[in-house]
Amino acid sequence: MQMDELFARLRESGLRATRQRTAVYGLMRKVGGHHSVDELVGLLAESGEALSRMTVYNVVSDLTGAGLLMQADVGPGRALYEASDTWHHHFVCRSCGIVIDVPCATGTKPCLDAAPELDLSIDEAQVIYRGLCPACRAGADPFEERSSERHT
Amino acid sequence: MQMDELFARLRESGLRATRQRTAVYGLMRKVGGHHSVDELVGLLAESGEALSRMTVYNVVSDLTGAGLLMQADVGPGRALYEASDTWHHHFVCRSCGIVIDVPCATGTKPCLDAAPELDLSIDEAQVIYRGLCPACRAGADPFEERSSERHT
DNA sequence: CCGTACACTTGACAATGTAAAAAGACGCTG
DNA sequence: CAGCGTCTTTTTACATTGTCAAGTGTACGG
Repeated sequence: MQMDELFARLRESGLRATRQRTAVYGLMRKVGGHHSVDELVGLLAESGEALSRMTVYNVVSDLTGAGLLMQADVGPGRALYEASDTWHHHFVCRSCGIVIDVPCATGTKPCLDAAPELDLSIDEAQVIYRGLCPACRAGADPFEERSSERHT
Repeated sequence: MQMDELFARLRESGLRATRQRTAVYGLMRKVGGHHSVDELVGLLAESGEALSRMTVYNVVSDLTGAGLLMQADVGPGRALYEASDTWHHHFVCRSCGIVIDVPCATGTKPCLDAAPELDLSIDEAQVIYRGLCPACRAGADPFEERSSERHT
């Protein structure tokens, strides 16, 4: 995606097109995948954009509010962001923590409805699947060290 | 639920029936609802059981693993626990943060299946609905600005 | 009743997210 | 293109949540 297009998308969403926002959004479109805020800070630093942690929190919050990014809560204290074109869900491996995209039947949000008698205005339904990924199931010996890695 | 029954349930799950575990589980059965670890520490202190925060983390983790409690991740850094008899989901209000139970169609887990081609061993599918609760919708500003109001 | 394995406590620590205020930059307007 | 208002970024400090490790205590099988 060209710089001009990044600018345009931000402006269309009512956001000022700042260097920091285009850097974050451009990086997300380029590398893909799920990333925590700290990972983004690191990736941006490597690419020559040294942004403060607070700024990245602000930017991903703004971009998520504008619909340019998706936020996925895959566990306590584990919020991941990704550039989203289609709505989907996430599988989290209980053993290694890897996050895998799971397609959503409808592709739009909200994709599920709750009981109508509750009278809730639902704009989003996010599904978190938990279990074992193929790799962990194959090598599923319980003596394997517990991994705290933050896979993407 | 009687003390004897609490003991029995713990033993059946392969857990030692300690004073702390019966206290936590008994309290959860008694008061119901969703509670964070810190809330539990406070409630237990009021009822005369001064347990350390670490202990409560351990206990709820053990009880969740044994299937006696449910864990609900309703946001970054917001893990709630509740005594569960039937599997269900949760609605979280974007404005006030209230958590409301949403019945699950099947009542057992996993209640949803992901794409079979991904070859995942899913044992649980947790749905988080987000939107506005009736109270916040009623008192909400009707002018619905699409702004990214970070302040105010 | 004893011993051992499991559980609890304590204190420090890591990770994640938030608050407030000052400095800086975007972009509208003339 | 320059000025200015407003939004954005930065900095610093802090709150909250969850974890690690070592030592003490206790449940429960023998």
